[in-house]
Amino acid sequence: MHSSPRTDVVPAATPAASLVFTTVLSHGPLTRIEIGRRTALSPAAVTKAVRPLMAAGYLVEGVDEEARASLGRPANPVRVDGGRALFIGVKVTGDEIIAVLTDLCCRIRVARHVQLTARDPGAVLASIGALVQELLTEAEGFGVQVSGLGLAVSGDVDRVAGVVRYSPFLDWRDVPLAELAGTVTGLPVTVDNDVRALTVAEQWFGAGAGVSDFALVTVGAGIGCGLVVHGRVVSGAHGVAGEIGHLSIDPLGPLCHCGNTGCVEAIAGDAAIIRRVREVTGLPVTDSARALELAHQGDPGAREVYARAGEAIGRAIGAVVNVLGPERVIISGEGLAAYDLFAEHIRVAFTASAFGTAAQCDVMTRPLPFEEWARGAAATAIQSFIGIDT
Amino acid sequence: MHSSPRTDVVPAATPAASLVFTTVLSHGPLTRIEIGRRTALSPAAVTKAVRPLMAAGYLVEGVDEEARASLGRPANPVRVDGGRALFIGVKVTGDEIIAVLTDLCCRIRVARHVQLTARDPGAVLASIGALVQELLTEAEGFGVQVSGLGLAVSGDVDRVAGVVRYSPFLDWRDVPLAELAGTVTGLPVTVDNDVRALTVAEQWFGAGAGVSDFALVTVGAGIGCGLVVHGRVVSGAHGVAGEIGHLSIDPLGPLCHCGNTGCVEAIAGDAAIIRRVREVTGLPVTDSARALELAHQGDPGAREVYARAGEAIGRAIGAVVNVLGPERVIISGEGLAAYDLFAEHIRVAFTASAFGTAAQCDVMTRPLPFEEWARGAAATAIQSFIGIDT
DNA sequence: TTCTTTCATTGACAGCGGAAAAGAACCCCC
DNA sequence: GGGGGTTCTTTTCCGCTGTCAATGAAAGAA
Repeated sequence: MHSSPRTDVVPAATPAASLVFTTVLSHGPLTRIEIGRRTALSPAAVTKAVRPLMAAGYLVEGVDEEARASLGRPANPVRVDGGRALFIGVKVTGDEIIAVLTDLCCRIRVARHVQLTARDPGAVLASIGALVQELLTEAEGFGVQVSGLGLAVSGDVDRVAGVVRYSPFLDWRDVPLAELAGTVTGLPVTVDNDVRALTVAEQWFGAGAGVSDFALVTVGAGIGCGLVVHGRVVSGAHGVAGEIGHLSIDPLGPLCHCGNTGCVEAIAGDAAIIRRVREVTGLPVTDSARALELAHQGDPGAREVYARAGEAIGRAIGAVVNVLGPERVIISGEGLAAYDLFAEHIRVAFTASAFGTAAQCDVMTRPLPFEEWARGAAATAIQSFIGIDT
Repeated sequence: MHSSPRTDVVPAATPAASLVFTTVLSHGPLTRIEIGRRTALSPAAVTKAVRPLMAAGYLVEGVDEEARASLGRPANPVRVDGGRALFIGVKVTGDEIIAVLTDLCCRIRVARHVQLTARDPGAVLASIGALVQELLTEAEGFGVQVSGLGLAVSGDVDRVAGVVRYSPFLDWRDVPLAELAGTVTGLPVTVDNDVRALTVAEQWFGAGAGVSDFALVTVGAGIGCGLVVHGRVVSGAHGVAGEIGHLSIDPLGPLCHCGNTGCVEAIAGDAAIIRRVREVTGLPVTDSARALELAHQGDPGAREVYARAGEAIGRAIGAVVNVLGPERVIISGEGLAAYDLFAEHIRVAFTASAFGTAAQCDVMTRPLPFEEWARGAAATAIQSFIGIDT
């Protein structure tokens, strides 16, 4: 059973409607007055923007019965009806594809993943197609159609063009992924860089909601960073931004695959940690779990490795904070499993390297379930659905 | 003779008018069609925006007689009449005040500077007042009134509030400079951080015109950086941004006054270079000119100091480029006098540290006359005059 | 019951910007 | 030298958006 390409009703026709919708989407149930306050729109404009959105079923009158505090006519909060539309988000890594089915509020309904055997665009596309088909079938159970597909790929991705310019892990160059996936799945497709996609999810549905300047640092196989400046995700003039994994922290540090020395990733990336733990302990450590275990068991050598990794991450965050002065830094990623091991070192290194009032920046952590990357992809699809291009 | 505070006609009432005006201001004479193309406005809208601006004398029909190339009705380019309004820009350093009188196109008409004997707000304000008065007298000769005063101060400055939160060089805290200077001079006052002010000038009237993402690196006593992202100057959530002088490049590097080690400024700042040249050569070098002279004479030790400084700057630029992926980096500052000594090292270090396509970033230099900082202040005053707050 | 308070909506209205067509100013060419 | 072609500019009309001010609605308080 194939779903054919169709154009759903775009909820937000006017700028005001778009603004209202995204505000409600990010900040839970809100009264119309409150929406007006936050968007700097008049109450009348809010009413007029809300009506068609409610008529189309995207917004519903809230059931927020409790907060009955003061005098006057009771407020009638409005919220997004998550069940009104579904989206599929797919994260493509070098050896796995993770897909989630989310609702309009980007809550995950179903998650799936499959191993990837080949990395050429054809094979990957086939896997994506199969996985999406599965989720489309699942979606039928909800009685709502799927309104968009988001794909997250690491590397240099041109979201507007829908093209993967260059992905080192997949060894792709100039693959028109959006178009290809569109013909395979029959869905409107949005393609974006994985870190940026995750940043979008955080900006709209996470710890970045309502914050106009923040950084999202991902710790794992690589060390990445998504940036939001002036309320917008930074893409970089050449498609690359937030590459803190290749900030060179120490001229005498280990050689990085990028050719430089002392890169953060060459100190704090998964592979670097594993290799270094092996060197230090002399044990045949081959995966993060084992390295982590050793450190948790108290092996001083392993602990030292994590300490140095924490220091490197802390200094990288310091660099970002010195350059951009964000309001908040969110640390996330699979590497967070080792957070207890390097938290203090991150903090110390960050505090030492942050200059002046920039150090007031709020540094926090967020757990990152493995489907979260795919959820980020879904968030980009939701953006496109609402009519936000960048 | 005191000029009393007055509200001049704000040229740009509507967003479209503001857009048109700033476009013409930055990009010389433009035909209406071209303005429409650049602003994504319809020709009709351009005409309607231009008319009142011409009526008020801010725009004039260009005299661009030559470029008569093709068929059809000849184009009638429009440009800003610089002589329509004057502005004063003042840069306050620890020991000097530089002031310029500029026209609406931010061309310098008169420049003055005085030494500063005391740094307390009262004394500085008196000097500013005297200098502004001088320039106001000069301005009478042009037959146009001065429409705004811009003040540039290093440190943490809250432009919107007009308050200098903290300036280390002046040892000021929470000085409401805009208000104070307003009462002294009777002019509308804009206060901003010096690097940001310079960045504004570059964005509107310099190498940043038309570039939505760029960085301006200033090399001199300190190493600073102004950033423009998404077409807007970055201020940082806590008033601090672009602090690349305190990126730590080398854990084993020299101690910096900020308490950290291996800061760019501790390697490539004027004071650091002078001290290091003295150490290396054993000569009693006390100023930049002498250090520069030694290096230019071929002293290997001194040359090595500049080489290391260049490397530090190049790596700092690499960090900025990796984090933000700007389209262009403009290197400027008094330290550019030594550019021949470290240009190659900057280039090499930058190329090595920039990751992926970010390295495509266009790195260029711009001379920085001593009045340029004050011109930046004038540019902020022009912004305020037009009705742009941030 | 009536008043007060707060939230929400309505209808009139101003104004911005767009589409399309007309006007204007040149060159070219027959 | 008068069309014809081309390009820039303006005009006219019109839709649409968001504001203003007044009205309506839903409570608790007096």
